[in-house]
Order: sequence, then structure tokens, then C-alpha cells
Amino acid sequence: MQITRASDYAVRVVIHLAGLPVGSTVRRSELARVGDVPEHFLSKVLQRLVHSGMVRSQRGAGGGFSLAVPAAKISMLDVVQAIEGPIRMNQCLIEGPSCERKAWCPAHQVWAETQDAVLKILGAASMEQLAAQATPGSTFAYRNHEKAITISGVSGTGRRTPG
Amino acid sequence: MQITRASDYAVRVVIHLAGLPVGSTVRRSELARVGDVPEHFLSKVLQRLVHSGMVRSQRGAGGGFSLAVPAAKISMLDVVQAIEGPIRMNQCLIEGPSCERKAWCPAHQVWAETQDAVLKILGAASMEQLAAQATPGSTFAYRNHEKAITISGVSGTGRRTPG
DNA sequence: ACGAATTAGACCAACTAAGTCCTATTCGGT
DNA sequence: ACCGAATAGGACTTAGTTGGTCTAATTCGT
Repeated sequence: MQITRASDYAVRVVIHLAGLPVGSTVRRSELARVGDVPEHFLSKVLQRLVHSGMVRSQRGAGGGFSLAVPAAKISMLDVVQAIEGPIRMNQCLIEGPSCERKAWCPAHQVWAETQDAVLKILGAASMEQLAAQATPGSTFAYRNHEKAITISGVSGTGRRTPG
Repeated sequence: MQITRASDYAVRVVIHLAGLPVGSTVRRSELARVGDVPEHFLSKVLQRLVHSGMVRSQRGAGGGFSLAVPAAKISMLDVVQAIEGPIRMNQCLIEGPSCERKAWCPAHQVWAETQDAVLKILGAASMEQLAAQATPGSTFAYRNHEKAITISGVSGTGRRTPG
């Protein structure tokens, strides 16, 4: 009953991209740094985002990743589902004749209600909106700067901060 | 991002107990049948419910399980958390200084909002209320009866229906 | 006191999540 | 056109969780 690490990372990264001028390309190492994500692990996360079509990748020297879709068109739900597939609160909520109890089981509708709430909230949070919340008051930009100064020699080989 | 099988089973079983006259004791095999749960697996589920204090167990011949608390006092959230521990939508939502981003990360508050919604919906669904929804119109009672008749010789050794 | 009924809990296999490392591709400079 | 550095892509590894089974301990009725 928890979002995977990959989903969390994906959201961070996409928000960062959404806060940049449209068309900006950012390389993996940079995304890993600002998102506080293990760099190699980020490969897998970005791959899925590319496959989903919301992110575009550019290989070679000077390459990197950029949004393939306007930030306003991407919701947190889109990002999570790009990583994890469709969100199902319980096994009985998959489409089709999955659970013969669903017609009468009183718990079924509570599961459904819970799932709907999650979908609604996540679906309403657009990347554009989130990026706007992040940038104004010395947030992403400031943090990046701070990091670039304070962590110069440490190089993040150790265990990352969870969350 | 899905409730575990054990939680689903636990909810089914507690609803069943909640629909019976107070103090009724039901043995594991019976609970497994009406809940459509693998019987041996149900042991572990019931154990946790007993440890949490909401269910009481009685060993030996004529023993079984009964509610230790009024059904109205037990919510679906209580049951789920008895099985899985506290619900955390994301790692950054655990109490204390878990994630240094939480102060400024725009996604954090969306995760929090989502989790609150889940807690609220699950917390509002009481076992008494759910049991009442189940019993009136030939639901649990009917199903049980139906099963007792139609499945007499089959004995549920095969794979159970998911959900 | 004995034995059947029943729960308690250790045990195991399979799957998934998380992370690491190596390989293939691409671009820019020469 | 070619070389080498930079970059994404994806196979591989490890650790932990989930779902399930089996045996041991306990209790009650006779």
C-alpha cells in the first residue's frame, strides 16, 4: 500500500523538467542530482517515461531528456501510471469478472470509493501547476545551487535519503 | 500500490463476524469458507487480528474466533492497519525528519492529501455499517446457504478466486 | 487421563522492488 | 569519414515482501 520508489523519483524528475523553459534538455546525471535519485536507477525510470510518450530522449554528446508533452497536460497520475501501470486499490477492482463477490460484497464499494479518491486527487495535480509551486520562492533553483556548492567533493556514493 | 491479499481477507472475515449476534464464535474453517480464503493462510491473518485486540480466539474443541470489540467501534482502516501496519502513501510521509525535501517539494503535499483521503474513507466505514449492508437482502446469509448446498462435495482445495 | 478438535506460529517458495553494471548508440570535433 | 567521449538502453543482482503450507502446542469434552 505504498507508491514505489520509482514513481516517487519519476514525479520529482518530471516536475523539474516542467519548471524549465519548454524544450529544455537535461542530462541524466543532472536529473539524478536535483532529484536526489541514484543515477543508474534513474535510467530505468526514465526509460518507462520515454515509453509512455511523455518524455523524449536524445542520445549522444549533448543529449539528455526533455518533455514531449506540455506540462499542463501531464498529471501526477499520468506519471505514476507510466511507471506502475494502472492503479488498483484491490485485486477485486480490476475490470471484468474478476471477483464474484463484487456484486454483493459491502467492502467492494469502499475499495472503489477509495480508489476513485486517489485517482481524482492525483489526476488533478498537473505538472505545470506543481512546477509553478516549486520555482517562485528559491526552491528548486536554490537547492540546486546550494548542493552544487556544499556537496562538491562528497559525491553521492552512499545511501540516499529515503522519501 | 495495492492492499495486500491478507487485508482483503481480514476485512471479509471481520464483516462476517460483525453480522452475527454479539459473542458468536466461528471456527476458522467456517470463516475460510464464507470468506473464500485459503484456510491455512487465514491462520496468519486471524493471528494478527487477535494481536491487535479486535478479535478474540478460543482454542480447543468448540473453539473459534469472535469479535472482542463492538462492530461499530471497528473501521475498515482499523482492520487494514492491524494487518499491514500504518498506511503510508509514500516513504516521505513517515513521521519525523524522513525526507529533507518535504518542506519545499510540491509533490509532498499531494501525496499527503491522497493519503488523508484514503484514511478518511477507510476510517469512516464501520464494520457494523458494512455488515448491515450485507445481511438484509439475501447476501451473506443467502450466499452461505447457497454454498452449503451447492458446494457440498467439491471442498475448496483448488485455487481460489482472486479478489 | 485420553484423544479429537482447533488455534498458534515456524517455515518455505515465488515474486517484486530497488539498485548496479555493462553494452550499444549517437554526436561533435578533427 | 573516423575517432573518442558522452549518453541512453537494458540485462543482471540482491534483498525484502507476499502468499501460502505444514507441524507443534493447546484446549475441551468424554
